[in-house]
Amino acid sequence: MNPHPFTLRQLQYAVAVADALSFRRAAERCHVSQPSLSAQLAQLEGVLGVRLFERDRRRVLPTTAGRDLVDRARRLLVAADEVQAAASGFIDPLSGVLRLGVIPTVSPYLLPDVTPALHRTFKRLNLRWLEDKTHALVAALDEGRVDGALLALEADLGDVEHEVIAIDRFVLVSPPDHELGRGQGPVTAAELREQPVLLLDDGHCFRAQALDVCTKSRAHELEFRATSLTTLVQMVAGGAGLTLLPSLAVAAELKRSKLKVRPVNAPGAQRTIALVWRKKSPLAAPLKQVAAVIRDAWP
Amino acid sequence: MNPHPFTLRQLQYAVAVADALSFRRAAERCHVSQPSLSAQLAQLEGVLGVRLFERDRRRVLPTTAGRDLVDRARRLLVAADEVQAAASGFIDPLSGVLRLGVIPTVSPYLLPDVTPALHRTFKRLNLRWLEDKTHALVAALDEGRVDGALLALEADLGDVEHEVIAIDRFVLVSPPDHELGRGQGPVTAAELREQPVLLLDDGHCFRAQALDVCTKSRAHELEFRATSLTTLVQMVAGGAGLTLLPSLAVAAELKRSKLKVRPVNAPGAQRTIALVWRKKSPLAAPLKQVAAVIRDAWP
DNA sequence: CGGATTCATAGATTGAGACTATCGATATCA
DNA sequence: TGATATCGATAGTCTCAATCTATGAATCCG
Repeated sequence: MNPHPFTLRQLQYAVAVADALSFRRAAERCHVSQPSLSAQLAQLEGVLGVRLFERDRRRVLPTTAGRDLVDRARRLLVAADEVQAAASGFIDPLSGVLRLGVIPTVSPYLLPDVTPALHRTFKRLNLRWLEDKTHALVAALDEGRVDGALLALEADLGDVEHEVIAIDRFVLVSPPDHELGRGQGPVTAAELREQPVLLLDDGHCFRAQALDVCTKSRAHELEFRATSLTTLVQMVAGGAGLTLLPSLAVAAELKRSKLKVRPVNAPGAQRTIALVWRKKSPLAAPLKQVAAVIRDAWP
Repeated sequence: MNPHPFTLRQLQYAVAVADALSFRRAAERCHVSQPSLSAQLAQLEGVLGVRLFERDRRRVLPTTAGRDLVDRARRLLVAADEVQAAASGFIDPLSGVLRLGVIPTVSPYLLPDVTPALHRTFKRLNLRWLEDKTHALVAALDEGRVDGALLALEADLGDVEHEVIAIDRFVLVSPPDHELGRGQGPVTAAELREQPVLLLDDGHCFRAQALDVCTKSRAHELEFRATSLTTLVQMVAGGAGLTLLPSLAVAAELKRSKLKVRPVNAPGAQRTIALVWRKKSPLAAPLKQVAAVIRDAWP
């Protein structure tokens, strides 16, 4: 049982330098003077016996060893934060700050209802939402920048636990005079064949899912790619083609619109919205309670 | 980027107290005075806002929060050690201390050959062997007390990576005048039926495997349980019954003995000896090299 | 060239963590 | 019952490690 040769603080400094690629800026971010940070890093390199950063006068570059160490250090610091969080969890799991990620195709339609509901239920809970695409949220989750995230389970999420919120079926949006707009009941895969469909930009998990429906139904994706569901709907209203929407978005996007909406009955035409968190996160229990409230607030 | 509220050292102290269940003994093991350790622990409890240990005058007991924290702290400290090890790995993976576990039914038959071979190949490698039963070695591996272990893959090993060393088939040992001793070629499951067999003590993975062979072949386990393969063989020589041995042990155990040995041709009558290590261990690469040397030295 | 910016070095300051000595409470045993 | 040993907590002191400011040496840019 010997004392540890390095400190958590030294690891924080190393991570900060790797992020900032500059000793001075890293020192600022850590709220210490640049010489203090230099000294600690030198000491860390000393006890490890490896040079972690190549300091050219012009720039700072992590060595192979440095990259590896910073990677490990990140995970270590997340684990250390979790020790802290776990302890707080024993005091009161549902007070303090809870940082949650949410994808753009859910956020604007769900949060207006969910946020007040959560606030009513957990008075002392201070929620911070981060809106981004799935892959960015998964990274943020892994690095401990958020405690959980509202995502579609159909995307690639890595090693997480989850609690399902709702199944969100897809609908077809078409101009009222379009042949598919005039039909009754759910749209079938056969009806979609050869139809021109507008989709979201790359990186949205809803794009991937909608594209999958199109491929399986032999529908055609049009060239144009929208950055939001609102844009998609406006394009359809302008007669540019058809589009798919998650049911969640229908109420907000099609209020006072004359566009026709029909559920889609084709393979893969739905998504499973869930609250996910890191495996073994100490916040699992409170997050499940949060998930229950979100589920109740689902439109 | 705020500085961490606690230190690795404080976590070490907490783990030491949980292990020793005494402040004084924990302090000894950490090579500090008891008041220093008390102070650090009090501070840790302070920043976490939770009492970690109930100090009755008669004994020290971890609270629920304490148990949870110590658990996390253990994993954290293993990860911290691995940062250190990873750094060493960048200097010279095959120098310095390598701590390996090995099970008792392998150790005495393999190490006499393997140790010199490893020493010849990796001159600067300082090997430390820990002999224990599988479950103890798995725990030691998980807690970072050993870097790897020589085990039978048939046992329950948890989340590890491995490199196979050899398949070790089982043989039947019988007195020369026994009916099975007079047979030729491999012993079949049918021949074993109703035969009296001597096995090892509980906890040996070889006991579990040999028992499995007996069950499937309808052989009978005798009451007596030996603590070593040597004892088993002596019992057979004394006419107490038959026994199974791994091939590995045959040369050493049956030198100058008149007992009869026949390979066993029955389901499950073999074990896969492998070198295993923690998933993502930084020592994976050097351990593979070590495994290769052990494989070459296998009799 | 002159000024700005980079990381490293030097020397002073302070505070965290270590030590020894001791207290108060409890368990053990004569 | 009283003596003694043992436990963790407390008090007071000391020391060194981590910080700071000031400055140096090397590079980049106008």
